[in-house]
Amino acid sequence: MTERAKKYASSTDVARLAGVSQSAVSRTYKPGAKVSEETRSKVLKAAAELDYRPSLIPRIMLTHRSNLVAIVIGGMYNPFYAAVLERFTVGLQDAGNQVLLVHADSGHSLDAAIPKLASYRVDAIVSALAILSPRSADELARFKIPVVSFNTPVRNEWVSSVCCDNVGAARALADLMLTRGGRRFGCISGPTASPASDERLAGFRTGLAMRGIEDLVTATADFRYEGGREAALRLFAAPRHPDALFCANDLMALGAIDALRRDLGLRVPEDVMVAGFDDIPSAAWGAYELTTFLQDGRRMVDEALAILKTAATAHGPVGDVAVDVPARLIERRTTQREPA
Amino acid sequence: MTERAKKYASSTDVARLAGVSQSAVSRTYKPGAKVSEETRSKVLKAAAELDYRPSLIPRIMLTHRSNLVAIVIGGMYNPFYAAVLERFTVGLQDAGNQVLLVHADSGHSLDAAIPKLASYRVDAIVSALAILSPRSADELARFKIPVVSFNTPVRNEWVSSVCCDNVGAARALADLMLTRGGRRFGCISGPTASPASDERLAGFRTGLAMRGIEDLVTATADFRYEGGREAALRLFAAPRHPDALFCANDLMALGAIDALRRDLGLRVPEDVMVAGFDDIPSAAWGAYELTTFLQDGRRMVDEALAILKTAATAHGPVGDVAVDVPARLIERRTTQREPA
DNA sequence: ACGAATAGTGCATAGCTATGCACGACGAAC
DNA sequence: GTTCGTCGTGCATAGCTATGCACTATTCGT
Repeated sequence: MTERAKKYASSTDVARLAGVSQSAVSRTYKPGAKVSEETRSKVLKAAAELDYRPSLIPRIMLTHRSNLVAIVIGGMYNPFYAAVLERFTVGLQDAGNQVLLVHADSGHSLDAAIPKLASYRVDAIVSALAILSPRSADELARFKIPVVSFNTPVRNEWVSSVCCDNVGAARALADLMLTRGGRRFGCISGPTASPASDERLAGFRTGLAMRGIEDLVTATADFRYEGGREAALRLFAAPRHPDALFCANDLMALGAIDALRRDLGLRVPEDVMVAGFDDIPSAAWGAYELTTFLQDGRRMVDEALAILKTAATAHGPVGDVAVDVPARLIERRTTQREPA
Repeated sequence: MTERAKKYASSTDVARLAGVSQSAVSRTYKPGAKVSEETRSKVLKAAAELDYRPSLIPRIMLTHRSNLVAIVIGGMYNPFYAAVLERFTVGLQDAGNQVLLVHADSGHSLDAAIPKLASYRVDAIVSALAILSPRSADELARFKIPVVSFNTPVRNEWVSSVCCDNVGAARALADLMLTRGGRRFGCISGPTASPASDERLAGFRTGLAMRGIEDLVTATADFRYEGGREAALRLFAAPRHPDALFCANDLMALGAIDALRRDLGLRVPEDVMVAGFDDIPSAAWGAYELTTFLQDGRRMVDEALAILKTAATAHGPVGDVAVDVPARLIERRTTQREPA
C-alpha cells in the first residue's frame, strides 16, 4: 500500500560509513568470527551512529529456522492456562526462542490460523487448546511442523502430547469421597468436545463402579464459574440431590460452591462435598479451600519444552511421543467431613 | 549448527513442476493479480502436490513490514492482564497481525528483550507492564518503533499511553466510603514502582482530604492475593484498625477480605468496608461481591489498537498520544452498609 | 631468509518473493 | 488492415545477511 520509507540501517549502510565491507559488519556481530579489533571498533562506531540492528529475517531465509514457536491457546479466562502460557513463554525465551501467540476458540479458527503460522515459518507449535480433535491433528500434520498438544491426547507422526493422568486422578477422587462418606454422587463436566473433561468424568465413573456404585447424575457446563454455578442449580433442583460433587475444573467447582451455599443454603462440606481439578490459586483462597488436583503445570511445560528441543535438533518428524504426568491430590476443606 | 534440510517447497519449485515461471506462482497467490484460469489451476495443482505455502519472510524484507506486533507483559497471574492479553491478541489477529508475546518481569528484562524485537522487525510494541519508568521509555524510543504503554502514563515521541482515570476513580471511592459511614481509612497499595498504584493511592488521599480527613494508614504489597492477605494482617494488628479499606487492585482486596473474615473474625462490610480496583471476574463471585472499579479493558484495548493502526499507516513517529479512559464504579456488597 | 601457517578482508552468491518492464497475443475499433 | 487497449507471461532485480572462497599481510619456525 503506502510506500514504506526505509526505516532501519542495513549492514551495507554501516559498512559504507565505516569504510569496510559488508562481510566485516556481518562478522562483527557473529560471535567467534575473525575480525580485527580495529575493524570491529570502526563497525561498532558506525553502527551506533546509524542505530543499526542486524535483521534476523535474511537469516531465517538462509537457515530455514526462525526460532519462532507458536502457542495456540483459547480460554485464558482459566488461570491454569494463563499460568501455563506464562511458563511456556519464559521457558521458550530462555531457550532463545520467540513466542508467537495465537488465540483460537474453536477447531475452526485453528484451521484458519495454521497456514499463517506456516507462512511465518514457525519452528514448532504448542497447542494448549482444550478442544483439539484427531481430525484437526491430522490436518496439522500436513504442515510438517512439530506440534506438542498440551492436555489433549492426540498423536501422530508430527504431533506429540503431554497430558496429565486425568483418569487415575478422578478415580482416586471417587475413592476419597467414598471414604469421606459420600452416598449420592454428582458431576459437572466440561463441554462435550473436551477430551480432558471426558477422561475425568470417565475416571470418576470407573472409580465409583469399582466400589459398586453405578448411580451418577451429571450436568454439562462450559468450564467457567458462571457455568458451574448454573449447572449446580440445575443439578440440585431435584429433591434427592447429591452429597458429593466432582467438577471437571476448579472454576466450575467454585461456581458450584457459591450456588450451593448462597443460593440453596446448603453447607459445604457438611451437606455436600465438592472437588475440582487444576489447583488454580483461587482454589486455595480462604473463602473456598477447595479440594482439587494439582495439575503440575510446571512439570508438564518442562516435558513439552524437552520434546520441542528434541524436535529442534532432529531433521525429520519426531512426533508420536506421549508423556503422562501424574496429578497430585490436594485435599482441602471442601471434602473434610466425618464419615456419617 | 546442524545443516537444516530444505523443508518447504519454494515458489520456484512449484513453478518448475507446473511448467510456468516463478512470477506466475507469486501472482497466483496475490489477490487481484492478472493470471489466467489455466495457469492458476496448473499452479494450484503443483502447489498442492508439493505442500507449498508461500513464505512471508521475503516479503518482510521487501516491504519493511512484518505485521508482527509485540506484546510485553508481566504478571499474568492477574486475570485483568490475562484478559487484556486475550483481547489484544484477538484484536490484532482480526486486523491481520501476528502477536509476538514477550514476558518481562522487570525493567531490566525488558531492556534485554527489546533488541530481539527490533531484530525481528516488529511493527509495533504494546507494553502492558505495571512497571515502566520514563527512563525505560526513552530507551525504547531509541529503537524508533511505535510503542503503546498500557496503564502506565509514560510518553515521548515514539511512546503513547492508554490509561484509565485512576485518580478520579479513587477520589470517587473516598466519597462513597465517607457516605457509607467510613471513619478510619486504610489503603493497601502495590509495589512502589507502580505508577498505577501510586495514582490510585494519591486519588484516594485527595478524595479524603477534600472532606477534611488527613488520616490514612497504608501498607504495601505485591498486587497478589497472598500479599493482600498479609498486608491486611499487618494493617489490622493495631487496636484501632480502619473501618474502610481500599486496595489498589482486586486480587489484594480479596486476600484482605479473607484475612479480615477468617483470620481476624471481622465482618465485611459491617465491621470493615473493602473496595478494590479492576473488576476481575472473581470480584463478582458470591463469596466476595467486592465493590470495585471496572477498568474498561475492552475499551482501553480498542483505543490502543486505534493508535497502533494510525502508527501503521504513518511514516514517522506518532507517539505522544495520551488516552484516558474513565473507570466505572461497581458497587457490590462489600461497601453496602447503613451509615452509623 | 624462505616456506608455511594464520589472521583478516572483500567478493560473490544463496535464500525466496514481489513487481516494474518488455513483449507477444488477441479482440475491438476505425 | 492498421492501431490500440487489454490480458497474460517471463525476465530480471531488489531486499539483507551469512559464508565459502580467493587473496593479501603478518607471524612463526627452522
